[in-house]
Amino acid sequence: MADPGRRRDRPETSHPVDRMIHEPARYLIMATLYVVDSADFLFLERQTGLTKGNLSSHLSKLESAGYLRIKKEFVDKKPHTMLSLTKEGRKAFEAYRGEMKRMLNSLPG
Amino acid sequence: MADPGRRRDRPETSHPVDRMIHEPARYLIMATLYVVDSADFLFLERQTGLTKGNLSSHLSKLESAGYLRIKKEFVDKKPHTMLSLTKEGRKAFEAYRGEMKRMLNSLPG
DNA sequence: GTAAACAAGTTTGTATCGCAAACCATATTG
DNA sequence: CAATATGGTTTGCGATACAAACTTGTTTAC
Repeated sequence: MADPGRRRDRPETSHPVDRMIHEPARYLIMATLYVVDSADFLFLERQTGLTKGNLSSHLSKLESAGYLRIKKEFVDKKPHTMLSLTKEGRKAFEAYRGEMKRMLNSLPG
Repeated sequence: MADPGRRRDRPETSHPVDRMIHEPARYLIMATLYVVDSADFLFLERQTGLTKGNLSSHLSKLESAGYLRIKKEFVDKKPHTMLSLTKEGRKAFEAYRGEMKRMLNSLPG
């Protein structure tokens, strides 16, 4: 319960790194889409090595973040899912890479 | 319930990135200790901007991973905690930075 | 024609994580 | 002695990442 007399730690100073992209599986997805511009689910599955389940849920997250577009259609009576980065997604990806490079280079070695 | 007839996804191919270091708070801690060689708790608190609570738990994790040594002593009748990377921790940190740089540079831009 | 297998994903279960808040032990100060 | 400070550790909990299970429809075997 609240004890007004006690000192608190200050809240954590928010870290600049974009966690959405920092997650390696999602970085892989975004990096792939960044270069190919658009790809389907199965291509991404092979390229990233992710399982269908995890790929699916990461894609949904990237979509909620506004970083990617999911387009579902039927091809040969089978579901077919096409993915591509949004403009915002491309920008975020570039920003992430820039920050990471700065960070990694801000140390001798 | 096991259903032997059903196809399973293959297990996720393990990702090369060291999650222990990938976590930004821990990267910060390790980067600091990498350059100063040894520091106390309060110095790290100021340098990293982490709260005592989170700093404490990240330090414990780094210790369990074998990446850092925690030396507790009393100075002026007060607890004093000295931290430093182990040889293994330094190597892991260097390896992480190398892999990250490769990854970030393996894309045009 | 119907049972079994396949295809392309989605949903669920769960252990772990990262963070903030609460707590603790000792020391000092009013 | 009660309150406050110091230097941390522990607890509570919502969010996460992954694997396993499920779903919806299609094709193949018999």
